[in-house]
Amino acid sequence: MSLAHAILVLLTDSAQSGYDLAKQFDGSVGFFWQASHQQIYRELGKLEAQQWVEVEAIAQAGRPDKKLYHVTELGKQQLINWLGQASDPSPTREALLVKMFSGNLVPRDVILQELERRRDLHAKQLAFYRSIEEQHFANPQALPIEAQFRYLTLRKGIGYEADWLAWCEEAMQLLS
Amino acid sequence: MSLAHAILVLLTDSAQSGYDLAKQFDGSVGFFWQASHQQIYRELGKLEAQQWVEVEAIAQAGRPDKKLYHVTELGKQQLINWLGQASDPSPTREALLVKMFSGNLVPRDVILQELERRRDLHAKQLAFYRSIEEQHFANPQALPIEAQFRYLTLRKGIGYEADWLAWCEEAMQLLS
DNA sequence: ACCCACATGTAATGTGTTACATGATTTT
DNA sequence: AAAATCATGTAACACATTACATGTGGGT
Repeated sequence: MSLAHAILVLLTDSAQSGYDLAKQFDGSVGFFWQASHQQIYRELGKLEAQQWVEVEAIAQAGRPDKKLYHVTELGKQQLINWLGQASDPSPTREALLVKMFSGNLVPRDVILQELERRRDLHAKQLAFYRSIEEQHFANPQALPIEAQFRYLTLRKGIGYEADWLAWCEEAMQLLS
Repeated sequence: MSLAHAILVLLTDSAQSGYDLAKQFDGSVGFFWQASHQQIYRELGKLEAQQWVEVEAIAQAGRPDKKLYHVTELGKQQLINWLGQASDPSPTREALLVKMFSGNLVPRDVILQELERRRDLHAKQLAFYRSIEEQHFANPQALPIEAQFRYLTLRKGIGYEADWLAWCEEAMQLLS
């Protein structure tokens, strides 16, 4: 039930097309919620049928119409209602940890190489988040409230990557 | 494709029934891979058809036969092969962070309460992991290699919960 | 000439969740 | 007497992934 709400969140921010939404899910929002363009188009269809969003067709020369989606009043109420509900931690499915569980079945190097690869991935992502932090959120206390919320999602991303990075290093050290 | 391999990992450890597997997925392994009993039974059927596992029926008085699943040689090869493959970070879908994105649509208290609730949940889980750590992994360097791998999965759990806890506290502080 | 960005979709398959179903034994 | 644990499953539905499909305009 939550892709629907994630879309509402983004459309509340600004009316946009499925294509634009897909790009956002691929970028910033993608850290905590991923969705493919196929999922998004399907969900938009449902949202429209329920009248949580409505479409404004924008004619374009040569190309198919751009469908600009707006949140309706009903949609906004649904979103606010959802925001008030409790949300439990999301289930995790982390293949690398399953592999660690049986790590002794393969040569040590196989695991160490994989840990190194993952360490680099997380280090890179962490550096990326940190650069955003420096550029846009130099003084968190001084930010307007909406920006504080955005800042906090970024902070979670930073914590997440930093934790993975630290763990990879600890694991590599213990195993070598 | 990974529930199959997670099951193989557990069956390599010890032959067991679908019911027993479900309990493990609900407990220790459940931190990094969840699966319901229905998923497990379905997957076991597929694994048997592919001859990655085989069944030993254990007759029981009054109850239906207990089906004890063993990994076959083919299954073991498939598992080892999978262990050698790279695994990318798993996609995240964290509703609370989506909510944070639009936190300004509801009164501050709604968000603060939810953060408090989550903080308590993560603190509790962290305490649980730490107690396991103290009881079973007092001296990591001295552990045999299989136990070191298990220890590392626990360490990731600890890092994960600690990061959530710290983030909840940071968020509560910034927003109040 | 080829690839990338724009813009939207259908179809098929795979994975995950929820509800329902059965029936014995053990614990409260 | 009621509830929980043992033990296995079917069925329906919801959600996610992958492949395929179409067509324009701009850059290399």
